[in-house]
Amino acid sequence: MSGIRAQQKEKTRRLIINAALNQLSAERSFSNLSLREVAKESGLAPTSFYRHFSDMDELGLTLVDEAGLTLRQLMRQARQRIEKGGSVIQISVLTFMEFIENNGNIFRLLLRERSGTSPAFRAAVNREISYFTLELCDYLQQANRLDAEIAYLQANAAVTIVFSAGSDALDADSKERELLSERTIHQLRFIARGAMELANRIENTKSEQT
Amino acid sequence: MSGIRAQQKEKTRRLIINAALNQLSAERSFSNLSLREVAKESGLAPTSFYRHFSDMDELGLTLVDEAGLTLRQLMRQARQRIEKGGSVIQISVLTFMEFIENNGNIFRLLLRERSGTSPAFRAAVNREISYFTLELCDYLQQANRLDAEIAYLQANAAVTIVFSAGSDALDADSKERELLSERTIHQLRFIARGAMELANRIENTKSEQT
DNA sequence: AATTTCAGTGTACAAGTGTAAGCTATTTTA
DNA sequence: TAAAATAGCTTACACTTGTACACTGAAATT
Repeated sequence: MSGIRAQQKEKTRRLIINAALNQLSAERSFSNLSLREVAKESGLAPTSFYRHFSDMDELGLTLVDEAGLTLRQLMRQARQRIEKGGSVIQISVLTFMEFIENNGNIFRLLLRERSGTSPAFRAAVNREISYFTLELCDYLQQANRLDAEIAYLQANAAVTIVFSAGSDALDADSKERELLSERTIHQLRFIARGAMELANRIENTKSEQT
Repeated sequence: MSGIRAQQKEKTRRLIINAALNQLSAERSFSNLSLREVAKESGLAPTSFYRHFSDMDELGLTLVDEAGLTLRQLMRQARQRIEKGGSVIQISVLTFMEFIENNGNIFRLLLRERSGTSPAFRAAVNREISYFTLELCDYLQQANRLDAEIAYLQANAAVTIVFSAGSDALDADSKERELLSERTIHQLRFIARGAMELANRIENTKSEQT
């Protein structure tokens, strides 16, 4: 049971996935990619596509998973850098901007499908982003000893701001990206500062009550 | 020169625009709308479309302008409500959520085309959003006597947060929307508070120097 | 009143789409 | 070793798409 067949199958499956990823660009979204084009780019006959995915939708969801994986790698990378010291916010933004530069098309996929026409796609992307948010939430809760709800609100706002900046970065040149990064860092500081302030106020209210 | 002809032409132009708007939905984006479908919905022969728009792109850009108009109406409405007293943040979020409920498809258009495949569309949407942001920026600068850069950062962050909440609201039921609104209000308070704090700090640094 | 302009029509075509059906060669199973 | 399973192929079909072309009748211009 060496599985020489299953092995080959997995190989061409990857071929299809990579073909699709390669066709994605600023001018080309997944939804205006046709089954035939993907098959051709993979060096396959159109109908062979069905041996691996029942649908373009199924391929698309696979790509979103793939993108989520890349996103989690990004987080790991950021965490490693942070452990070596430095401003958490600055390093996070820097790392994210690097990610955009290297994985623009994957990020575009997430951005586009998040507001796309398929409920399944939207749900899949939101799931990936919520993993991202919850990890940050845990970190904030632990590092800053924040109330759970406040930590969530901060994490959610921060992710929103960073993703939006990432979206803007896609159409920006390196000069503009620099400015964008600076501004994003400032905005994240607003949020962090505001969250701390309001968390303390609640704390004080509580102790006054006792 | 009564223009009975020009009048009729304008009429069917509106017919086309409305037909397109009517076909937009959660499951149907502008980009997967065909010229023929729009023509059919307008009660026109496919080729008659060209008498009014050279392209589906041209129609699309018109729709984005239309959406921008609606957005500015929204701002006016919010301003009126605010003048009658109440929390600025709360009223703004409330008004925006109402907008989403009544103009979901127009908002979807903006969301989708902002990350779409056409540079012209992306630019058009960003232009509309930047009007929105700059108006808020002016308001903040005047009402809170903030530094111009800080006011811009706050306005930009606020708009990002609100749009993102709007995007989530599109897939939410009324119960979830309530929660979403509350959270958004909190997040906007974080940002406002943080912006004030950091603005003051800069102010203090300046007076220490003198 | 004669001429020009033009919004809207119908027909036609080439190109692209998803996918059904059946075949082949090779691996896997019995 | 014989039989079954299956990844990939070719052919075929019914649709949809954008748009070129020629035409018509009514409005606008002269």
